[in-house]
Amino acid sequence: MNLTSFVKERRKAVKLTQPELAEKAGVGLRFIRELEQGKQSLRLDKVNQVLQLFGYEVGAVQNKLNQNF
Amino acid sequence: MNLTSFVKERRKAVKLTQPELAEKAGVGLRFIRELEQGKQSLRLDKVNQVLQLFGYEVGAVQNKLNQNF
DNA sequence: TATATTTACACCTTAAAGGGTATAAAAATG
DNA sequence: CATTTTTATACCCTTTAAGGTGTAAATATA
Repeated sequence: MNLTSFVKERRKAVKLTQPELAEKAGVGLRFIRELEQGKQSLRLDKVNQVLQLFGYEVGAVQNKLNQNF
Repeated sequence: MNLTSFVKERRKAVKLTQPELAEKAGVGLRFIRELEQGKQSLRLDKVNQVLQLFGYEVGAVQNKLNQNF
């Protein structure tokens, strides 16, 4: 589950629009859109502001792909 | 397991110095230091560059604390 | 379909992240 | 202990994320 689909699905599950989620999270509307569209270079603290609404936070999760160590 | 201790522990586990990890990950030395010191406003893509070395990536993880939905 | 709502894209400005370098402090090693 | 290695802090500069606003496209609803 990547961040993009996580936020999109959770937001719809609680029936919020992007502007409503933005306001509740205390971030800009543009940020929510970029987050749901998979922009890679977002700021960690802003992402956390959104995830916290759903009882989540950013963390390290395992990755199927190549492992250098 | 937060990102801060995750990176610090993994780095030491594979016996890399901060400059070495920075170079391998393709980020600046300053970034590694701020990451290991818990700076909240780092960029997601840079964090992922580091986590990928260990076979991890940034994702949403559950949070014991308050849940608004 | 028409209409309303929601989402996406573009422009500009501001604030700050990230990098490089230099220096200092701390930790490890002999 | 003295010396080396590693980590932390500070400065300046460049790049860019984030927000606001406006407009267009897409989606939902009547």
